[in-house]
Amino acid sequence: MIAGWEDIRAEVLRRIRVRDWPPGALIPTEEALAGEFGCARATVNRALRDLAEAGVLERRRKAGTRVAMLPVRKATLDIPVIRQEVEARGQAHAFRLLSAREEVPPVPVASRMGLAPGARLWWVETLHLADGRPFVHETRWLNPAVLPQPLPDFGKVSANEWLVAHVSYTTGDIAFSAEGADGREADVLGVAPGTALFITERSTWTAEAPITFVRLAHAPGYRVQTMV
Amino acid sequence: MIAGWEDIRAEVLRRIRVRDWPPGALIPTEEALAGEFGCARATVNRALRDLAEAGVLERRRKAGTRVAMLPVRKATLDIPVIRQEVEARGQAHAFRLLSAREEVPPVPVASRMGLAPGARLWWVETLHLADGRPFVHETRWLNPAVLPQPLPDFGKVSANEWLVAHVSYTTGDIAFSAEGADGREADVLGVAPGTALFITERSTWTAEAPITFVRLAHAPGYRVQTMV
DNA sequence: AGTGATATTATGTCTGCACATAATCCGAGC
DNA sequence: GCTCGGATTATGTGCAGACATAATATCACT
Repeated sequence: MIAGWEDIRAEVLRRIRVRDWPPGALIPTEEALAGEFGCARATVNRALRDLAEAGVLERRRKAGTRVAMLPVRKATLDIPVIRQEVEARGQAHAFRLLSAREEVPPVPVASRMGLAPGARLWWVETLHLADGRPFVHETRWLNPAVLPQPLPDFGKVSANEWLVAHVSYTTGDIAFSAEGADGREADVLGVAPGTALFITERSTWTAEAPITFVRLAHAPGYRVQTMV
Repeated sequence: MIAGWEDIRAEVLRRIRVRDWPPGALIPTEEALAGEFGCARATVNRALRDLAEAGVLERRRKAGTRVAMLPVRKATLDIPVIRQEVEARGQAHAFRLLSAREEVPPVPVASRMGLAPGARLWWVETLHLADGRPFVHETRWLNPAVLPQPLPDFGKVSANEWLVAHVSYTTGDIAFSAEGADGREADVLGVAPGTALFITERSTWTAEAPITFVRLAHAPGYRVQTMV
């Protein structure tokens, strides 16, 4: 019996799929499974922990392990740098800096970044191109107080890439939504105003201070896709 | 030094953040770190493996472990059942079955499901309501060949929930996009045609056969959000 | 019946060791 | 200089045993 932890995970998953162990059911203990599969408990633990992380199992000390009742499936998506995203489609990436200036952000942006109204930020507007055609319109607020100085020329270096290269790993959140193109977006992306656009909004933080808030308005046809 | 694997992970992450170990740098071997932290190699392995899964580190046998150059950040999002999603907002969930019949799917759907053109499927159209207001328009193709019979009355049980409860854990893929509302969607959701809608498309498979393909057209204002 | 201390139990984590595996390094041979 | 193949090495995985932790179960006592 060649039982690596992945084999055990597969077997457990199989039993769940064929409803040997239906949703909500308590499955045998790690010790019992280790006995059955003829391996160490640690190996079973590895397999079950992995399934629990994927949302298939729910584990609690002493209570045991049960099959998740409502499988809140977890999809993981990669958030690549825009250049990589374009190149992964086999297209050539380029970008144009449309504007960059110091400015006081509108109140909703300031509040979303957790800043007092009136704080001065950098505003950078970029259009990314795939094979010369508009791909995504990037509007970004940067907090100069927490960035390494001096800021580079964002006409030469994409703000997107400069940040991941020069600002250390951070936390943040991402939101996806759909909005009709406003006048500026329609103009820049070359679509009719009101056209449905896929919007990504991301804010990034160090431990304490906000670093950047970016809004990406993707050209029509853009999809975010992932396997589950 | 009370060093559990989470402490080690935190310390490694700290060193990356303060650029002790800048992007691309090779970090010490597991053995060296184990010596430094005064713990077993397995414990260091656990910590580093976790960071690698998160996309912060890249590990290769013999080559060693290095800090990811371009941090392809991985966001994980939960895909709950629609009822849970509505209730999580503190709203009351209800749904209305708009139509359910046997039908031959259009070619794009059949091909996306990997079925020969002409296969007969079930077509179910549902409107989900949050506090009585349109929330999402669900159009779903079901493959009766692989479903437990008899199919229930989808006017009483939401197809969404019946599937997660009665069809075992499966694989599939999800795609998000933005589209203008077509006539039917505009009508059902009570918006103007062409309004930007957030679209979720999901296909689900057993090991071999397609189970269902569903398209969710969300009412304006819908967002998918996640922390990174 | 209710309540609180205690025993029990399943998972969580760690150790120390071993061998497997993959990738690089490096030298022999051409 | 080049290629091929073996030595080296860092990570991947496994095992047996141990203790920690959290949650449940039980039982004595009020």
